[in-house]
Amino acid sequence: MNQDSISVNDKNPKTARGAKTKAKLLEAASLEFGARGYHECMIADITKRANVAMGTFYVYFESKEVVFRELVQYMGQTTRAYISKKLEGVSDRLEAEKKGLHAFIEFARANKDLYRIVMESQFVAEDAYRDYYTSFQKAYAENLRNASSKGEIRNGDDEVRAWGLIGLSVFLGMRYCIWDDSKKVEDVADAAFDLIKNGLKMG
Amino acid sequence: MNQDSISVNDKNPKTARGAKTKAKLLEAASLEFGARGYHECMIADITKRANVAMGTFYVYFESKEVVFRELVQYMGQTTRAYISKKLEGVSDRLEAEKKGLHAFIEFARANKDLYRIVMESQFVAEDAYRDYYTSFQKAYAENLRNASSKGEIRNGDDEVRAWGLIGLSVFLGMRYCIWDDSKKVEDVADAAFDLIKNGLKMG
Amino acid sequence: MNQDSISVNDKNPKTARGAKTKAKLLEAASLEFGARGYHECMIADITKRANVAMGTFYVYFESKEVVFRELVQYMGQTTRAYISKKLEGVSDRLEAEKKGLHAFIEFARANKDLYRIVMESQFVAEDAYRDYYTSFQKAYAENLRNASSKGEIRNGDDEVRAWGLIGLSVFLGMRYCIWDDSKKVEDVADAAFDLIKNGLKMG
Amino acid sequence: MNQDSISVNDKNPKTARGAKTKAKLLEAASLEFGARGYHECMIADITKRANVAMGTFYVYFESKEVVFRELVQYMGQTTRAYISKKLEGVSDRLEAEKKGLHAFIEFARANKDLYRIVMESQFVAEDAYRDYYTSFQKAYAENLRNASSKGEIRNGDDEVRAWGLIGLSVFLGMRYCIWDDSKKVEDVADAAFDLIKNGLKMG
DNA sequence: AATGAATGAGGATTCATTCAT
DNA sequence: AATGAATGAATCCTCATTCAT
Repeated sequence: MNQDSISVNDKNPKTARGAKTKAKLLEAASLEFGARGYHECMIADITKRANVAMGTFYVYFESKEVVFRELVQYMGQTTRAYISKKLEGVSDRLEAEKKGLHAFIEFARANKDLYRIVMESQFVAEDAYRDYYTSFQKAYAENLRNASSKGEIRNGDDEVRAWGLIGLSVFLGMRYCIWDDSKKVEDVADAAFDLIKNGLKMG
Repeated sequence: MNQDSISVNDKNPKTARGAKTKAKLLEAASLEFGARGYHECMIADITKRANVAMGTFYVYFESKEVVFRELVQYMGQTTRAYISKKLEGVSDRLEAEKKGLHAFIEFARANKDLYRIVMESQFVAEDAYRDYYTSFQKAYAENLRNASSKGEIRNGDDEVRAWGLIGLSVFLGMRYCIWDDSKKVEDVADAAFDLIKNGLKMG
Repeated sequence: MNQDSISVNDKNPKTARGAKTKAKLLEAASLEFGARGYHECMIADITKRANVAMGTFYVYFESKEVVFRELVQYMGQTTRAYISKKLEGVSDRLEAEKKGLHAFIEFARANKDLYRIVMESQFVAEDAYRDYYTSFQKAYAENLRNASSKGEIRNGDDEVRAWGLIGLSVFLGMRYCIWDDSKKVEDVADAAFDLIKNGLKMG
Repeated sequence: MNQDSISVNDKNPKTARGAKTKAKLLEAASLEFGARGYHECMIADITKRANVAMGTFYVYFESKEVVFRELVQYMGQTTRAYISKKLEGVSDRLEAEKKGLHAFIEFARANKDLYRIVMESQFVAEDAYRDYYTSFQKAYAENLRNASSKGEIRNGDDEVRAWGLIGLSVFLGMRYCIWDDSKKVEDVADAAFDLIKNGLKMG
């Protein structure tokens, strides 16, 4: 096994045309998986939507599960990027937690189909799911640690508190994406967060 | 697990022998679905575990999805019964919320396989999933309304706050059942709840 | 193999209660087969309609096909009896053919479900079907032979002409029973028969 | 047998290879259905005879019933085409009716398997069966109307008389295809037709 | 005589994936 | 790079019939 076989993904497009095709397929896959779920969606649905032949799918992806995982990872990257951007210049760490939560919800809302995929990954590719949320928990925890050490919030187990915030995110994301009673999602987020925030405040 | 508590259909057993067989099937189904998930589990796995012929499954259930739904409903009923019992004689409503959350987690832990089914129902039988959580939210909300009206906690939108508590339940249940880092679950629950509780306390 | 095993059908009821049950099952079978067809109808449908348990069916019938055949034979017997009665006292042989055709249609109409079974027997129990129509052809042919020999109708191959009349019967029966445009059936019968009658009349 | 003449669906082959495969399947299906009947024939029988894998069947047909229907329609189209050709240049309308009937029988005889399918469609896909015979009745009726208006035959209800001729066709087709006493079929046809013809002639 | 539970060999259909062009 | 035909194991569900009571 030479280096090429490790570092080079031979399913990656080598031409601009190929890149375009792969992009079309990813887009189509996110829409189909997002709309109908992993098991309800067939490769043929994806290729039909992407306007390519069935075989083309396997030119760019090794399997159905692999695209699915790619989409989960993609969602993680883009969500983190979106939140980071929203938090630029925010110095108050408590404010940052709240803004971060909101940004998370906003992004999930704007990418409903992809967020549904994230949630379903729990039952299709559990490790991808773990990785996804762990990355957010790490960020929350780091922020909380900073706030603690600066005396901005009460001390506590920051790992644990961060998971609590993730719990809210998961639930709110689910609530919005699946149940679709969109008007109340932010209300729930704010109400819940404010409770937590009050608890976090120095006594 | 008895099948009396499950909604009637014309497939109900008419003899003790039949009741026993249905119970065996239900038990087997919960173990198989819980261990490997809805799509990974075949009817043949269930009947094999229950030591009956394949056709026997269809004597008692109309389809794979129907058993699955029955299990979700069953989980809802038994969980509520368990929590109710735990809360007997608890007069402090705030304490009740915490105890309720703990009881929920305990029950999910003791019925890991069934709780995983509840979560997967989000992707297999979404309405059953909604019904499940809605029943808990109603109970939480009622308790909060009582506490509010008695001046025990700060006023607020009790519907919304109840969904917040459900969010925690969902997340904690998931965390325990799927990720299996059992030792920390109650810690997370307590930490998160204490934060919320502080926020709920009268100023 | 003694005589008993030949002459005695051990599935025949031995008590009045049993006779009643078998009759209920036959009635139910004719309704179910007639309404939905042989393959679309399940033994369970029959027993449900007859208000007996599934196993009871096999107390009186050896198999699904056997009831079906019994019904075809029964239809043959009762139809012939009905026609015979209608033709009592009719001396004009040409008139008899017409009256016979009408009686056949009347009976098929009054026993739609059973007549549908007769037709379907072509694809389920072909020999029963052949027997059914052959019995009528024989009667028609005999009548025509008599009429020919008496000089009442033109000479011709009476076997063949009889089959022609059967052809009409089959078709008209089908037309009425399956297509259900009842008002015109007798019109078609009369028109067709009149054509034939003119052809049969002495030049 | 080509598949162009069959109603379009999204399963149509796009290459010559595919067209060939679909043709092989159609041929195999007609042989299997024709020889053993709809319910007795398995998809596996068809694909085995066509020398393709089971799944290939579903590349070209949506279901077992759908091929069956396609075959019934195909039979209608080709039979009409055959009769039309036989009637080219026949000006005598009464002669045309007789020739048409003969052509119908000839074609049914030459395509025994397909004609059996037509008849069984009465119990498998009744609407296809109706459509089949209605198309012939229309043609017969039109011809009779022309003959009537030209004073070539006695006046009468041409719709009804046409159904009478269909009755003969149905019966004769059945008689030939199912009972297989091939020698007599045309005799019966001629005898019956002559009777009718005398009835149709101007008084 | 009657019951209804249990059986298990079918049989239709699915669909991710491979292959040949 | 792209195509679409071909594959066939996988799986759900059916239902006539047998069995034990």
